[in-house]
Amino acid sequence: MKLPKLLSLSFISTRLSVSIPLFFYYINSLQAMDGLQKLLFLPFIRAKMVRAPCCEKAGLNKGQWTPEEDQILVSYIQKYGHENWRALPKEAGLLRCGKSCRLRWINYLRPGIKRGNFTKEEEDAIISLHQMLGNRWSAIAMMLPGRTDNEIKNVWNTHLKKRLNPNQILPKSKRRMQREDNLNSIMEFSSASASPESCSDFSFSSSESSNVAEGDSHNASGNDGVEEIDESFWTETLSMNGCDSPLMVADSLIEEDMSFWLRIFEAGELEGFPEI
DNA sequence: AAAAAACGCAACCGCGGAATC
DNA sequence: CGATTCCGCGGTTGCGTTTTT
Repeated sequence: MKLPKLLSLSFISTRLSVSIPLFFYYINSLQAMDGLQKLLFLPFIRAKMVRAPCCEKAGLNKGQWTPEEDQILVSYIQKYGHENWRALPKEAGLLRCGKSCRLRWINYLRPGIKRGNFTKEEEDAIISLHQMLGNRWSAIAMMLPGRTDNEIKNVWNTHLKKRLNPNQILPKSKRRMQREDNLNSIMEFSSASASPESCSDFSFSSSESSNVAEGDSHNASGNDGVEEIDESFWTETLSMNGCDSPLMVADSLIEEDMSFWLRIFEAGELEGFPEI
């Protein structure tokens, strides 16, 4: 004979395990719990208290922004600013996650964004800066007023990289095929390795695996041997060298190319070169 | 003219660091 | 001091558009 679901042990225990700790939690009597109670209930309470995902997937819009959404976001930020991205969409009445709002504002809606094609000068500046900084797009974007890191990253990946080294770049679809092939090889290798020990050296993160699969010789930070340098060092040193605006930096860079940077390095070696 | 391939860009995702509790 | 939360960054993907076959 089948018991009604409400009377089943699993149903009751599930409900109790969640509702009892939550009861203690919600009436704010956690401190009144004795050691055994805490021991028993804290894991459940913690499980309920864990950080919610960035977008509670249900009910939030994804994909392209509509003009109406743009308008709401812009007028809200103009009125109240963006102190708290996470709270912003709720307060503004947008069905978006905070991250999505931030990205839309930073990359598209904020004042001063330069639209349209990159000039030859801008492209040259990106190439030179990339030689120095590697894939630190936000640092590069600081040197190019009106351009966003995302835009620069896109230009680099779609145009400039090819221009510099056309032979190494495969068409996107072929890259994907190659990546899938390589990932399949990895999966086959992993499943063939029976013991956990033998697999332990073969745990790829998604980005690592795609780098490997694409035959990308860049290291993890994408800097190709360029050492990490604190951003504040650049800001200070550039202003020391009489470049008080990012545009001047870019201009100097184009005019004087590497010799400009060599001078900065030399100056940086003398004092205040940051610890790595 | 139609299908396939390539391109370009906006947006998403996951991670790491800083701030706060 | 550890746990939690938030933000920003870089890598990656999805998809509309353009070009090629």
